Amino acid sequence: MLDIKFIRDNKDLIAAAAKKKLIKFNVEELISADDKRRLLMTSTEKRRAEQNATSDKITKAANPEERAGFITAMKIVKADLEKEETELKEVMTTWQNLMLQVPNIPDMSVPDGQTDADNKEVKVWGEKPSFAFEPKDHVEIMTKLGMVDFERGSKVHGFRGYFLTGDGVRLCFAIWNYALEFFSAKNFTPVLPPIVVRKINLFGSGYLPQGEEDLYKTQDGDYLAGTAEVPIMGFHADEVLPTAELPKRYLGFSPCYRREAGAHGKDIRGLIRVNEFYKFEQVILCEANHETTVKYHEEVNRNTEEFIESLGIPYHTVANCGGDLGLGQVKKYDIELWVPKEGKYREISSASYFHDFQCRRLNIRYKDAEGKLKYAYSLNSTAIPTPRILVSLIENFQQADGTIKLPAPLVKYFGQETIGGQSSLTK
RNA sequence: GGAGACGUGGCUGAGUGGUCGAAAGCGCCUCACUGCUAACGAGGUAAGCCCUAACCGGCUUCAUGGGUUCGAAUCCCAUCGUCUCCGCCA
Repeated sequence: MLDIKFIRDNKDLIAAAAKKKLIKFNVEELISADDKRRLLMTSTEKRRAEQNATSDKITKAANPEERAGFITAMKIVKADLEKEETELKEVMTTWQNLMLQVPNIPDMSVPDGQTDADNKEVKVWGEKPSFAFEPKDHVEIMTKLGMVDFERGSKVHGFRGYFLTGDGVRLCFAIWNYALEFFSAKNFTPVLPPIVVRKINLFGSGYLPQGEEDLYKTQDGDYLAGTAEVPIMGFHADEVLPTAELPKRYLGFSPCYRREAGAHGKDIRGLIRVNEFYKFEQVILCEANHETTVKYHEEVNRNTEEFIESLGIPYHTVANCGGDLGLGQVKKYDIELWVPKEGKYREISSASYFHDFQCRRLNIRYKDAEGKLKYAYSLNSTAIPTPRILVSLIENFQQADGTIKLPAPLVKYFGQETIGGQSSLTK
């Protein structure tokens, strides 16, 4: 959600934003609805003022006759008022609907483009492994090592179902423990949030009304969030935060549920695209300042890069193009890890900032130095998702004998250097 | 699942038809006091929208939406939310 005044003053920017983001939105329609809204508001307010004034006279009337006269006069005003208020209500409904569709303005540095194919590479790190043998994909390696069971996953869950088993589970726990320690050292407060959430939280964080079909829903009308960002953003909804407490830095960990409704037939093999997974997520609320939010945005993205670098997995970072940005996002970086068998990079992380787009919807405010209430700025980034990270991790570190050599930081948490072979814990 | 209570400003909390945007307290701000700080004292302090260069002014908001009324925080209905007790269950 944006400020209507800002929209009126910058309608060209909004139109350009919609165009850049490939979002269908007609600013003029909103402006004309707003013109109507203003006109009706002014006139109903005038009538109300009259009503209030007369009401006051009724209270202070000198005698019953005078009083009765005022009441009769008011009955007439009331009829007009009711008619106008009905009209105003209709206009307001249209107006609010349009307001929810206004795209946030992408940053100047966001590249033009239609799809993720147009994203701009901004960083490349690491050396892609060259194998002296024919590398296998993660499905084959993990299945052979008893780390995953897709067949029974489909039997139990259905399409995109999987079981992690044995060392697959131990490896996840090792990553989680390492991630918790790694990101905690960067001054985040860890949070285990509820992931079954009220609808309002999805509106607040910008996943609704547009993303309905990708969300699981309960019979009570609640939703399963696709990311811990949703409950964590809801955490401070309707609050006025003490300025001294900003920035708020949270590291969420939660299961994530995504229907992948628009992705039929896409990534049907393996752990790349699944309906439920686990994710550490960085969320920051900060003061309403562009430089500040950009600083944190670079930081959270860099945190994840550092984490990946510590594991030694080759990656690149892309600046997402306009067409690949969500309604509320100002700018987004994706980090993509090298997947040897596919011979391409696959997304592992997404870092975006929103200015006050989310906090306006969620009503998260703070008092600035002048004592004025302001909407906070929000930003978030994946810290690390499992099991998707396993795809690159395992494929990059596979050995000729079918075992997996773990990167150094994970050894401590996993308890051994290699998965598979003689010493394997897998049973 | 059954029964009940409740929803008021940044917070606590009073208010059962007009004098209520709302007592009181806390918090916060300013001033005074003090060697300094604290305490005490005096004053101030809701948000959003419209109008305005600004001041002034106007409107809305007591969970939300409807209704009754000339007039609603207050009465009625619905919805949402919170809490308590009983039952069931991890």
